Amino acid sequence: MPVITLPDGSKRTYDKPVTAAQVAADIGAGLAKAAVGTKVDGELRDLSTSLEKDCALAIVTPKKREGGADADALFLIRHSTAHVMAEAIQRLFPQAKLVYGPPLETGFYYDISFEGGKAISADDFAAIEAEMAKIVAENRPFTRYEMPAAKGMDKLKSEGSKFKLDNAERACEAGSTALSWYATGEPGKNWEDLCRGPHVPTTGKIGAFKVMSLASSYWKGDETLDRLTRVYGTAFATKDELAAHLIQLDEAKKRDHRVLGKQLRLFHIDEMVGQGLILWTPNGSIVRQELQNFISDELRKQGYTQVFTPHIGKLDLYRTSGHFPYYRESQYPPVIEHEQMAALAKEGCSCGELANRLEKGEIDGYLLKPMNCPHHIRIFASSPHSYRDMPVRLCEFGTVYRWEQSGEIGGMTRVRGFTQDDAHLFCREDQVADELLGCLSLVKLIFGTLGMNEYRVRVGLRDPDSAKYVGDPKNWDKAEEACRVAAKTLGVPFSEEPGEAAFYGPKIDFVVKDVIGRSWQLGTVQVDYNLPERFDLSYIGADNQPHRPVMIHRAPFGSMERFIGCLIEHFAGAFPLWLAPEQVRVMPISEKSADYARELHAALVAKGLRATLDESNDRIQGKIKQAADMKVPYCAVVGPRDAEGRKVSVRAFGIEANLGEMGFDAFVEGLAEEHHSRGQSTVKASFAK
RNA sequence: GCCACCUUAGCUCAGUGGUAGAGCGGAGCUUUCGUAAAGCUCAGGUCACGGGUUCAAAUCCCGUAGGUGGCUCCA
Repeated sequence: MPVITLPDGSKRTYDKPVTAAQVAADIGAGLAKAAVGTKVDGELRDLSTSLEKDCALAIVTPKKREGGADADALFLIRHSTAHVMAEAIQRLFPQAKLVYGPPLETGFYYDISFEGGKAISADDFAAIEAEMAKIVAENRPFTRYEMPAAKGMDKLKSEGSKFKLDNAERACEAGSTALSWYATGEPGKNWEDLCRGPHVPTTGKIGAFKVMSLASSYWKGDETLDRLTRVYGTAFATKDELAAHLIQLDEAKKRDHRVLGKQLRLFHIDEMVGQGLILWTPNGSIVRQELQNFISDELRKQGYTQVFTPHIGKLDLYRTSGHFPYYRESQYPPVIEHEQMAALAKEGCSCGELANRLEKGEIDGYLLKPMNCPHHIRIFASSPHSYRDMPVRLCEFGTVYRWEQSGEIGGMTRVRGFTQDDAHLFCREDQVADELLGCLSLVKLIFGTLGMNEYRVRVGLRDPDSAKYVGDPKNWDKAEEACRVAAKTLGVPFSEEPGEAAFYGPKIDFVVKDVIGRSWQLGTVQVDYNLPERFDLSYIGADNQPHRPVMIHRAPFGSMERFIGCLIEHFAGAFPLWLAPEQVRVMPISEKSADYARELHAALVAKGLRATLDESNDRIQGKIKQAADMKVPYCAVVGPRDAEGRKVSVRAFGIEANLGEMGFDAFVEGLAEEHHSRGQSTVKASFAK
């Protein structure tokens, strides 16, 4: 006698087990038709699920709610489309072996092994989609059937796919006592796949789909195992939603920092200079300098002191810190002095031998610095410190170099040379909590000022099974607890992630997504009990005895390169006035107003504004279009009318019409104020009143 | 590093074995104009680089570099 409780609280009682589909039909024919799945006591299930006991039931339909289509419905549709795509691919490429095909946030993929045979290419997408369309048109049911684990394993063994067998083994290890398959149609007759489900009831429920792209992957993510072809696709309940999604992807591409970086001439990456090495062009340099000024103002307020250190340091420094040789693969190889090089060449020393002797410490050399901390530590150690002087806060825009794998490098977000807005705080144990708070508030200030509210906070802890960390586990425990406590004070949700710590200590990271959905770590705050010990740092306490300081590493932007890459995308290239490389373009209507335009331009420049003057003989429409293409925040249009009344016609980027007229001095003062207040007041807003 | 795809003018892109194309941008001239491109003319290319096949290669094949999407990595 199952009693079914619906989301509105109403109850339905049945005298025998009933399927969710039947319940939907009892509620209404429309609902039954729209249904793609069900949620039983909060768990997503097939619509054909038999309900034998009392439960809370919700029927899942792809109906649009606020915030877009129902996530559960999309999950079911995409998971099911992955099956349809797999079936289509196996029809066209019988040698294809299926591995794993999950739904994703924006679609799905299926990993497929072609085992040495020719893998598919993008040219095959049309044929695959045509096959998929046939399967969808046939409107075949997704039919689930189960087998006890042992029997299911025998079936898989006889079918000979090590991938599916492995999936099943893992399911059993995780506690499954039965294995399930889904046939698109009739089991034994139609195509089927080992799968835990759930799925939409029939292939016809897949409204719109597209095969998107190809990539490669490794089986179980292990590069020593089989290389697989990963086929990405997406699916929606309707063609309109798919079309909207594709348009959105297209829009996202336009705000990609690599595209905008070229268009707005913000940075340049040059083949001749090297992969992953950013050349800051004049425009991008302005953005960077403004951000550096902004953070420097805050650092002065918070009691930091500025230092400068060189780009290289002796290997011994990094042996002491632990960077060398343990992270050798992620560094540029060491630099060796002339005389030593000559002596080694004379001896006929091989490269392998050289590497070996560098590692053993028999030969010294220099390393391009992978981090700033060792240099800052030596500055701290260069003078005695009293407990009264603590904390010592050393900051530097320090450029570091890391050997990233070539396939990983791209744009400004993953590079080989980058500048951290770095600082190292040397403090007493009792100061750690306050200092952490200060660091976190700095990161929040930056994100807040720039309006970047879409970030997540990650507390990176050590992976207990890994040997890559330095230091005493007791120190680690203390540091991890300090991070947890600090993160709680942030007032935003955070996740604890083992294995994400730095090698010397745990950290609190601020992570944002780029326009194509990839996550990047920006701001970071790290607690470190280990490096002070490795460098034997001390300060003199109130007891006149030496004590070990605690270090905090922090970089609120992370790196200038990555941060500005993300910032370009955040603003879609349309920077607020204070960051904009070109802040205002003065444009005379015709040559007749050229003198007045020059006077305005000169007045703006005299106020320290980045103003330009468009004296070309283009028409005003053309001048405005060109300024808009470069996303210049303000256009100051001046014609005879304005000259006569000593006024300026103001136009702001992103607003269709001109804002109106403003007095010459009021405009100049207003822009200066907008600039110096970093957007707290705006000329644009003064027109709204 | 691995797999797939891509590389044509400063930029965006056409060009499937037979003399290298367009739009924007640049230069010059005309126009002197009131809010998202006025008109005309001109310059600009070792088709990424290096080999090969062919009577003939931007186009087909091999290699290298760089880029893109993933994977792996990411102190």
